[in-house]
Amino acid sequence: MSTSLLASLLIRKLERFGPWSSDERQRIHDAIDSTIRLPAHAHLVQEGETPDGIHLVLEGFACGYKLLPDGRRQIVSYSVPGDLCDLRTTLLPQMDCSIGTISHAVVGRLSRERLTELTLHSPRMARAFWQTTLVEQAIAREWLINVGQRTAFSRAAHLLCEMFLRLRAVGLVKDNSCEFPLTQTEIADTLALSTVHVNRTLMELRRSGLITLRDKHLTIHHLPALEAAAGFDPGYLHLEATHDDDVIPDA
Amino acid sequence: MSTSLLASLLIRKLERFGPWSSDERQRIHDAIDSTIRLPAHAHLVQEGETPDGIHLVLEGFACGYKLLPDGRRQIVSYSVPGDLCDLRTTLLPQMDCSIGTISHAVVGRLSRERLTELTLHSPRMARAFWQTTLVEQAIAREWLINVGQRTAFSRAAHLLCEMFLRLRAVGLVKDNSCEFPLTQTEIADTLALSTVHVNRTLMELRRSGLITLRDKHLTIHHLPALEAAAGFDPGYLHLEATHDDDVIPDA
DNA sequence: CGGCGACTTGATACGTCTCAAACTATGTGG
DNA sequence: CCACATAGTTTGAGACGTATCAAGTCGCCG
Repeated sequence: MSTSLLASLLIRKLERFGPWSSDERQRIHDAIDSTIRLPAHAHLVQEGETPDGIHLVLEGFACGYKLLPDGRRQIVSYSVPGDLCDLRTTLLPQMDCSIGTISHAVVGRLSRERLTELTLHSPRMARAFWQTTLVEQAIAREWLINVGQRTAFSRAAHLLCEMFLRLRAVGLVKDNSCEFPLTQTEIADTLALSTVHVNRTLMELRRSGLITLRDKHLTIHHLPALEAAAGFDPGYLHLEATHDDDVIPDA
Repeated sequence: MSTSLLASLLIRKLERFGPWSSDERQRIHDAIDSTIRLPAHAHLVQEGETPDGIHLVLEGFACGYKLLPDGRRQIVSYSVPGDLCDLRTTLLPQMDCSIGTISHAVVGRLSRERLTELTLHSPRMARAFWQTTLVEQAIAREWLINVGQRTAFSRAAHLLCEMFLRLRAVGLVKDNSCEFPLTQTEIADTLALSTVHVNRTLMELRRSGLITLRDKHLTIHHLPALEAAAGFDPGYLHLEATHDDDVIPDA
């Protein structure tokens, strides 16, 4: 995995709401430090830490989560390829949640210092980073609605819709299918349900013919139907402005 | 309510993580359009709209919420004096939730265009706005944990702790007491509980001697005890960097 | 072959919801 | 100034969605 692919994924994401100059692109490129290969269920950042680098997911999934004193865990975000998973440490003194991998993952590392310089010298880049934070915020709020208001069935359907669209936006969906490496325990910690109930709910989704989910692979047979079951409205993902006609260029 | 007070509240908030130049302060001051007085339960912004101004709460409470097709409502954020309630429209094409007032409120209006100019010309200001978004995001994630993992009792206690600390940070707490204009229905829509259960939970909080809540006025008798009951850790509010030794200057 | 993580299934318990109704405070028009 | 409407709070009883506990299956890897 070269830094070129890393750069193109990131630039693609940041340019979502407006193109950059070649100088700005070069600067992002230069901020890239290295690439790390991680196994599944590895720790990337611990709650309370102030890491000296920002991480960009290139392959695989990462998640943000918080552990409660009684051992319960709430997953508060997922990062798929193209997502920055701990951007907030650029500006906030310390992480307010931990970051870990879900599947085997490849992660790019960006120097926090250089990123800070960038945002201080290019307001357009500062705005682009701010924008990705705003989208993350919109997703967090939709999750709150999901956990707060929807039944287990809709909740699960909603998560599947969101992940499917996010993966599609980065070219990782083929024939209505995508990799989906979450265990039922991880889905449970995301949706605030017990593992047992997630299992029953997934079986119900399967029985209803909306999805196939096995061997870490998700197929959505009829997206509009699943969206209807979920009460899903994709607006909050703010994907419509994406240049999703582009194909991710080769490294 | 003069624009001076508006400006000082806002600047105080934005300078939380680093002071500005007098030129930057002046520019913010100049971005202020007007001041609006609103009754309780008024609409400020509707989901899907792209308003041409950003709103800053000066007095009273506002909230962000989303309505579901079946009539359920989830409140996803509160704005107290000093908070910008719809900053995201500076960068995102449309609001992904509605904004309304809780109590009678006074709201300042900032020109969206001017604000955009500001963030394009001063990277430091762009970063300051980004930072407030990051804090909002941290709050949204804590709410997700609250609704997802905690019992009704802890959940309610947690909300009270958060609002109390946020109000204290802007000088609105006196003798462990503050205005707390939320109805039980609004608390229910925040915590994803039924009104009936919120009522019973509040009674339990009162019976346990932790709080007094009546006539839209909250007193926390022993904050550490309430925090313990809530499993509350104030880190996510990122208030520690606040210049909370300052008093809000008069208009 | 044994062990372990993930998934599946059944039975029971419990937290919270829903429905229903009474009560209180506030404001309004006659 | 009273009669009434309205919004908010309080209380009771029963229903329901989901949690918990328990146990068993399957596949994979050492």
